[in-house]
Amino acid sequence: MNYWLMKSEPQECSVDDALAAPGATVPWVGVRNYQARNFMRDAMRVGDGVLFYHSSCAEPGIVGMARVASTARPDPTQFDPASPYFDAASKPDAPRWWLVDVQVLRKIPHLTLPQLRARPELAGLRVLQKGNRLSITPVAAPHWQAITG
DNA sequence: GCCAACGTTGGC
DNA sequence: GCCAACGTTGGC
Repeated sequence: MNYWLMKSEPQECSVDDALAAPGATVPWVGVRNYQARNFMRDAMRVGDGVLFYHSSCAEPGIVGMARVASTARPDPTQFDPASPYFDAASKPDAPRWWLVDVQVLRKIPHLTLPQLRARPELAGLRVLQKGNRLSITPVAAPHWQAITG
């Protein structure tokens, strides 16, 4: 069992939006970074733990616990010319971008970046490191334990 | 809106 | 394969 932190812009899909979806489950569309894609396509397993993170908003931070709810499949938005995530260079017989379903299990009290940074045991958390831009990052088991109790 | 950090592109 | 230019992310 592995653990992950996954960023979502609440403007696009907040933890409440995900909770309101059928089965509290949403397809993680729109990842257009190869490292993040590889995590979903190659490393994630159904049941892996997910920290649901709000980014690019007034108070970035961890807002919920979730789980990986499917194996990887091609992200359909890459083939949709009307989608902002459309990728003309990706062909259906060789999809470039993949996604997994993410199921929100519960919200947690909002853990803001200053709150996370105040905890020395979380110093190694990728999302706290300078210059971090990756929208999906692995979370070490001790960090997961420290955050989720 | 600024800007640091990082990823991608493309000429050579 | 190098690397400069450019685009994007995302906190502040």
